[in-house]
Amino acid sequence: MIQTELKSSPRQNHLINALPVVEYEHLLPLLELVPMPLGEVLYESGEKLRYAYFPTTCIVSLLYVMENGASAEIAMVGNEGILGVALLMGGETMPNRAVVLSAGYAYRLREYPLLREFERMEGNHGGALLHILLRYIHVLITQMAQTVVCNRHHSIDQHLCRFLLMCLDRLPSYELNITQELIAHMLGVRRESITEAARTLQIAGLINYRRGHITVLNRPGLEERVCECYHVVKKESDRLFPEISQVMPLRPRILTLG
Amino acid sequence: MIQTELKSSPRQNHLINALPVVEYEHLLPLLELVPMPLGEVLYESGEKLRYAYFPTTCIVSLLYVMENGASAEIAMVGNEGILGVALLMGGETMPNRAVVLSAGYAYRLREYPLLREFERMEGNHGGALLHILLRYIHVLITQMAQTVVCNRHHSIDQHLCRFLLMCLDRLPSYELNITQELIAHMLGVRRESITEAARTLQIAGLINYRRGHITVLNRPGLEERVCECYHVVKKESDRLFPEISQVMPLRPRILTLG
DNA sequence: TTCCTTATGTTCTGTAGCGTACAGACAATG
DNA sequence: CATTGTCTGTACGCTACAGAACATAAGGAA
Repeated sequence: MIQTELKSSPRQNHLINALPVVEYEHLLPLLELVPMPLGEVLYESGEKLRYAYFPTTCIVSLLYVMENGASAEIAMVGNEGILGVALLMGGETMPNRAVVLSAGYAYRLREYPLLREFERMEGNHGGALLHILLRYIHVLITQMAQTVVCNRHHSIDQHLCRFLLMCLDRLPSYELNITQELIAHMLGVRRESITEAARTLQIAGLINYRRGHITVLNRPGLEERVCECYHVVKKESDRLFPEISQVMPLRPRILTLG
Repeated sequence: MIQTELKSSPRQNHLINALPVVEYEHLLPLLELVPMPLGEVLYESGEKLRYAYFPTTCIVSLLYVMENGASAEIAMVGNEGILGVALLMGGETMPNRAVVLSAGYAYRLREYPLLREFERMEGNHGGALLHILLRYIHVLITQMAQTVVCNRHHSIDQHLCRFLLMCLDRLPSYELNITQELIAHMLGVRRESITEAARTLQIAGLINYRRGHITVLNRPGLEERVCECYHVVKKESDRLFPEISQVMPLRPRILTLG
């Protein structure tokens, strides 16, 4: 069954896939496959991290929730990254929430084995994982930086385009299972604004949607309409992980995932 | 002369100050004191980093400048941090600009010796610098995350309060030498909006200003008015660098710098 | 099928902040 | 002093988006 194949390899995560064989094999027995249902909260703000997660087919949002309940997405992490960089940095907790935005799977790693891996590396046994994670942190910082800019200067329409493209980059199909309500929550805007923006995109023939389901019909069209923020992050990501940028040609147009 | 004293020790930078004596003494001969005049551009977007900077008495802004010239501040770095974390992460360049926001001094370190320091550490000679920098990256990420939130949800008034408080945290006095125009550029808003916000604060008796010069009269007042974003970052910073949070009682009320 | 929940659509009003234009005020400089 | 450039103040129409209240429709459950 294709689904089983899809969820069964840690190498679907680009960071893990970038590991040399020796380090990969050392890490493998420590990884545990876990399902990631929509809406699951991996870390609560201020909560001590117990696992790091390497998403394979899911997408996770880092979200700040304000005292009054309003929220904003800080960053989006899928199979290109890792959740729990605070473990590497020694922070233990972060003042934001990690919540599953698109259901799927991830491999998780207990805090303790992860830290032991770093110790091993500092002892000069390679250090590939450390360096890969540092490069990923660079990409993450870039993503956050552009989110700052985007939140300041760009319209909701552009923001939505960026959001959709970022989801596409992390999924194996052109279909997203997500409500406008949830998107609004992520972008920190009203649901009505998303409704309107989505309708604009649908009229332009770029997407098609119905009740919690969005199909992207014309990705190049989205890329034309999106603000520079998306491209800056994409470019930086491709620059730092060149081997990955060729991995996802994404030919199949329709292939629903779970 | 007090000025000379003030600018003369690398330990004025909190990260350097947190180093154990052995590592500090090893780093010392590699550090070069440089003046940081207002407006100086340390790194241009996409430009290869040649130095890392440890500010002592200056403040530097990480700024993204859009294609159309509009801009937004990504993060602010002063004596609590370091510029050039991309060197550690292996990114070499960043898609944003680093520009001096408040004149002063910094110690700089060539790219090459810095990387050699890291190699030394991975060879298990301590690693204090590496771990300190990782903790700082955590704080930096937190700062950026809150800037995302602030840009999305908070008013220009609150944003200005946050900006002023962040400057105060990095300076030895309650006086800032900065024009409204420059603040507007940093926050990514119109100059007129800053004029109005500043006037509001002045009427409330919190600040006093004249042509490129702002005096904070009532810091607690600003702290009451600022959004939670400021406090979240401050708290996280104090948590990760507890020794530092007691360093700056900042008793002297008026003590102009440069 | 019918019902009921959940998702989306519509509309109205209020307002923060933008763009633009220009006026006044301070400070350096010749 | 007078001039000039740099800051700061004021004003006004305009737009994007918030807040709120309610209408409709899709689709799963009974």
